[in-house]
Amino acid sequence: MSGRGRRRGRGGPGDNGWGEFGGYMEAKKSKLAAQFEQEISSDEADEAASGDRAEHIRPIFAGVCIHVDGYTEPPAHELKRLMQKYGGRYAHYYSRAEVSHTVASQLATSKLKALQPDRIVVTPRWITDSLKAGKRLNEAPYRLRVGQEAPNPPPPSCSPSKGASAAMGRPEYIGQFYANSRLHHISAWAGKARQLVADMRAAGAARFPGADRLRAMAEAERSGTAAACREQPQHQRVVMHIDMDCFFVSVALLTRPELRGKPVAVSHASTSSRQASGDAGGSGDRLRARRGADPDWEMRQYGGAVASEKASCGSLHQSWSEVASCSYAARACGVRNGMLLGRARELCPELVAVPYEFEAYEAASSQLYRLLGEFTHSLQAVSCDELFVDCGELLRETGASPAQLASLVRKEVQERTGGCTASCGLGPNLLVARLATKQAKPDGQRVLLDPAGIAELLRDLPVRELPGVGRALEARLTSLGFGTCGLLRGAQVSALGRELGPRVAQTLLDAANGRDDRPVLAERERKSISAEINYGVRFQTMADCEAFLDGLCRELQARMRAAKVRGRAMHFKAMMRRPDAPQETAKFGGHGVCNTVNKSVALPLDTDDARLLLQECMIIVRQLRLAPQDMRGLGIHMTRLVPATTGSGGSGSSGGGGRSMDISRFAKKVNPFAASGSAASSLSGATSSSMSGATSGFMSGATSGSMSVATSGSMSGATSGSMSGATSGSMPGATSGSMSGATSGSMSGVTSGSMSGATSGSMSGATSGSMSGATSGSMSGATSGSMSFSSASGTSSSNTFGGPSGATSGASGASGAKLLGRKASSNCYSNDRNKVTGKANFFANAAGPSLIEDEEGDERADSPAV
DNA sequence: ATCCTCCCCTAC
DNA sequence: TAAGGTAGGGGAGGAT
Ligand SMILES: Nc1ccn([C@H]2C[C@H](O)[C@@H](COP(=O)(O)OP(=O)(O)OP(=O)(O)O)O2)c(=O)n1
Ligand SMILES: [Mg+2]
Ligand SMILES: [Mg+2]
Ligand SMILES: [Mg+2]
Repeated sequence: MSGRGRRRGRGGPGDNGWGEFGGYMEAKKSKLAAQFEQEISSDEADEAASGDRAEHIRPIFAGVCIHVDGYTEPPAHELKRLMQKYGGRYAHYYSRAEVSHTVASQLATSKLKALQPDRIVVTPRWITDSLKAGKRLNEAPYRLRVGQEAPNPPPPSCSPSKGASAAMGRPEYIGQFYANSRLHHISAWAGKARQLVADMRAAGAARFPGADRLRAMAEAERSGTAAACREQPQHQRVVMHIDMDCFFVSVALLTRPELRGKPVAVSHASTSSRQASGDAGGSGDRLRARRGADPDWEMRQYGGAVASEKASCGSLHQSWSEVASCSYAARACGVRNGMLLGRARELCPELVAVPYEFEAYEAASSQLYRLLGEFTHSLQAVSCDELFVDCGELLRETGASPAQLASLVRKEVQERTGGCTASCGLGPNLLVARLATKQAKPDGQRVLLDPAGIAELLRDLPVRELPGVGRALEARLTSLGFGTCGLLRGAQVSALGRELGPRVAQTLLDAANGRDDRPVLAERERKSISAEINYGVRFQTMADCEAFLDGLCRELQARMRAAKVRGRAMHFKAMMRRPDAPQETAKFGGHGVCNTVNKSVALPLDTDDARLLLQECMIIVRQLRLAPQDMRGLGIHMTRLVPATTGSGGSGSSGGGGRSMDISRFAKKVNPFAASGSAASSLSGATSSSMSGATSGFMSGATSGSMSVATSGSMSGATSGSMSGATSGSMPGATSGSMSGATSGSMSGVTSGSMSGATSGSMSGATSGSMSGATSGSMSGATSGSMSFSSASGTSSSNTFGGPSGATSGASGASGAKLLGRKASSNCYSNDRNKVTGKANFFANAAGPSLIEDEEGDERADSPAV
């Protein structure tokens, strides 16, 4: 019937829908899973036979695979039935790869301990309560832990409220946060979409069934309408853009048809909002301000513009939860994606809030991409709900018109997703296609290929509608008198370039004229990878902070390994409570009003090692004297990526011949890594006089030794030793030692030592020592020592919130901590861009910053300069 | 000129 | 209560 059965049949139950294209997933499936598929299929057959409509059964356990351990109530076979009925899987035998949840009433301590700490062990009530609640509940209150009897969690109606800070200390917080973060999910799904496109292209296709259907459609309609066969110009580019209509809401409506046409919003606050919206007086809905929080003040910091236009917006914000997506009926009231739910309710009192269904969005997204992959592989993933299709060739080959393609694709998207609509725009380039989609929404299509039509659309189009023009650029353009594309067309590139920079000016002018020559780019190399959490961060102690950073580093390590990349530069970011901001934030768990602190470190070697990253982070935290109690958010970014070709093992296996040469300034000078093209992570013998590319090198007793690119190198007793590019190097007892580019270097007892470019260097007992470029250096007992800091790393901080910065001045530059000996400035995380002075600058941004709500976008704003 | 680092801005 | 992530383009200003 509807696409639903088909959908499940394709992806396979429990499959999140993104399984690698081609044979990989198939091959990987265990017999148990295969058996499960059979069982599900027969279940489906049963349902179909009995006329049981599957629509009202929500797959709330999608992605879950349970293994039942020991006796339970309800018994295992009943749990198995429930899992299968609600989208989950059941494994007869425990397997780490297959099983996501172990279900047990009690478990021997020894057995619990044997399981990895990240394994989820829950009581059967997690399943039964989730079914009662109609959604998958958080496992936390149902978890079985060492030394704990079967817990007795509260009924699902009264949610187990743990304060954010209570949840924070626990190691599972990071996973829990990500599991509930919509922004994390949409980023991750965009990545999966890109990967799927790459996989499809790699696998190739014998034929394109979608193209066949399109051809059939074109022929059928051609025979009906005599000479309607219009040839596409032979070499004209046609780009189609597809975007799901209010994506999250559309998915929500699949199981809530009664809400169609109504103002609906997806948000986290939805569960409790039901009782709140039933409260006609609204007073019960009022969020009780927690002790010390100052919503009005905070709202003023965020929303200069909004606050001035709406006198009391802070206190009226009853819910600070964000609206991820809202229906078009809600948009008619002025509600927008990214808006706070409280404000949305002001604009639209009848607004119905519904909860997230992440698994379902992912499944729908996967269907969208797989469907388009049946037409062509010239796809550019934009996001989980949006992509470009290079379709000139497809149209020529099938003889179909652009409108026919759009109609067919939209119809099939709706079928495959079980009823979600998409809109399509077609144009001669990415820009016009995208603008056309916007025009067509919702549930429509627009073909915009003729120059006259394009010109007409652009004439009065506000510049803000252009992709790439957000709040800040709009403000600048408007103040220059270029509020619309039509006006912008009259601008001179040179003049505009002086205001906005040459590239922006040119792109803008092109856009205003409907020109855009970017190709549909199906694959591109990743340039950075990161993990960041700015929610729920509350530390009591440095140990809390370190544990959290440890978790983030591990997360990042996992992401790097999954993406098969390693990084050669690390960027640390901390959001610090602004000194004038109250401890308690208006938004529960939010970061509140903050200054951000950034520090980057050029690593001497590429790495994907969490331990190393953590070490760097902690050095930074201590060096900058960041108080854990004031931290509201932390992030780690890696750049200067290199492919992790040799894969495997130790941090710092040399990245093959392709390593780029620009390491740190120091390392470049002293150690031309690029010259050592050896990809081997081999370990040369102790007597070898030169060792390069070693993952872990050890050299002792060498008369003249040199070691480069070692991840962990140690050289002892060398008469003349040199080590460069070591991640962690130690060189004791060398007569004359030199070490450069070490992430963490130590050199002791050397007669004449020099160390440069070390992130963390220590040198003790040197007769004559010199250390330069060390991020954190210590030298003790040197007879003659010199230590200087330079700009191998930079630090800066800026304010989280601020109005659009006009001409942001800012001589950030080479802000290395500079000192002889030790830096001991107090740090107040201000916007001081000139750290060299070490001067405190408390309220660098005392002038009212602003953060205004965004139409389509988010409501974050960024820092102005002082 | 061109590169590099440190940001800001934008989009979903 | 609530889950404010993530990646890329590009400008400013300094180094080369
Ligand atoms: N600030 C935002 C913007 C978007 N999203 C999520 C929810 C959206 O449903 C999805 C897709 O974003 P779109 O910009 O495509 O917006 P919608 O699909 O919701 O609406 P439209 O019909 O305008 O495309 O991404 C979000 O969580 N927060
Ligand atoms: Mg959309
Ligand atoms: Mg979209
Ligand atoms: Mg825009």
